[in-house]
Amino acid sequence: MIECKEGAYASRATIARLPMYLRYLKEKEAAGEENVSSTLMAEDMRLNAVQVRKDLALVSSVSGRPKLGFKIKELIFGIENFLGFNNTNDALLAGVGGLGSTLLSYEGFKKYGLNIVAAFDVNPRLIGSKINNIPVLGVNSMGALAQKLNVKMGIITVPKEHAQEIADLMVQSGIKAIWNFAPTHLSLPAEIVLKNEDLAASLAVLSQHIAKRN
Amino acid sequence: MIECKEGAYASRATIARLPMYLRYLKEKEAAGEENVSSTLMAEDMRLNAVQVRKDLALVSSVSGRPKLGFKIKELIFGIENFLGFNNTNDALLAGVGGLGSTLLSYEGFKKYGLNIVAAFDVNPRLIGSKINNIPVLGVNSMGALAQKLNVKMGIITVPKEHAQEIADLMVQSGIKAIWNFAPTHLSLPAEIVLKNEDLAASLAVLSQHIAKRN
DNA sequence: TAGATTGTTAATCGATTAACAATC
DNA sequence: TAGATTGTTAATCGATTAACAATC
Repeated sequence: MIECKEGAYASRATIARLPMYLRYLKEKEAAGEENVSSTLMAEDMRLNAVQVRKDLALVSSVSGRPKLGFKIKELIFGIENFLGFNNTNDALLAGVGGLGSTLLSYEGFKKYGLNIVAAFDVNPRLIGSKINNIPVLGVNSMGALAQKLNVKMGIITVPKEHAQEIADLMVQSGIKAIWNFAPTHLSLPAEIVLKNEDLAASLAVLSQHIAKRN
Repeated sequence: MIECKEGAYASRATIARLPMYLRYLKEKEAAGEENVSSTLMAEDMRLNAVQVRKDLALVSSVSGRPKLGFKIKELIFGIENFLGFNNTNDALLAGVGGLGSTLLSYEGFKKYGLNIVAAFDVNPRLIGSKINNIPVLGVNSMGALAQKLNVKMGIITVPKEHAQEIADLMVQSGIKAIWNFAPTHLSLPAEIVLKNEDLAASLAVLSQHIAKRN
């Protein structure tokens, strides 16, 4: 499924860096540049040049040329293709509060291949409305909709008190991967992929850095 | 500054896990439990038990007892103390749009030691108002305020087109650590700590997981 | 050609995990 | 005591970086 060079495979760390490369390359492209060297990319993004080259080698069949570097357009095509940003990923979102509606309104996701097909909430005032053209439905219709549309990804933005029950409901509905924005621990079957968007963890790393400096 | 056992130091990975432990332990405490074993913690959080024990050993001077495990209250105290959640970190935020105002309204941050003292925007309608009791000011007053209050952390939630100029302004204002929510690459002096809250990267990792399954 | 850059191999670094004696 | 659990040492795993020949 994933196009990758014979034998080799892209590590989690590499995959996480690819969107950064993509953004960087698109900026360069917009600025009218045609080629870029791994050396320059590394310098601008504070990475190691060999790491950049290794990542690029895994992802695209494009090879760079000594002295010139890589063709920006080819790299962009290769990375987008690898990440599957062409075939968008359908997802549903539960919890249309502050963060939830911000995510629903965020157009940027489409660029990264995420397509939120429906949102769910318990508030009767919200149910039946649309945000950014995405319908808000009652949670009890989640199962039917997820199965009908064969959605595999769920985004949780409900208050943390309800995160576990929503997660359970998602699993029952056939969701295979959960992106959890609620600041709480979720217990899930081992086969479900869970990604915690943990602001507390990021903050902890950042404040430790500052503390160490002083 | 950072209390840590002689010689040893907590790695970035460990620090990022600590808030998760903290949440887990507080849930246990709220449920009336007094002790918890590293084995159970690991099982519930899908981690390795040895890893949990190593992390806890680095962070707190509490030692567990065979057969009983660790005292939950002592662990909570130890972790909070280590992370410095007692002495809150002041921060300023730039960009009072959807995400920005969501973050300003998010009470949860205080628990994790983050204290947003002021927000900045260019929209005259917002300037002078307050969100969650935090004043919204014009960007041109950032420098004076940051220096007066000696703020060291900045949060960027402006549209990506303006992220670089706001980052530059923050650096000029004496900010030492930047938490960037704008989906763009920032060029900063090497001594500035930068943490990108990169939703695209998280999404990429998640969708690769799903793609691989199929 | 001379010099910059690529791509690969080997070394290093850091974090996780396995094994196990010590402890309550 | 027997059994569960801790804490440490050593092995493994994975990712990053250094070194360098090949290439344009």
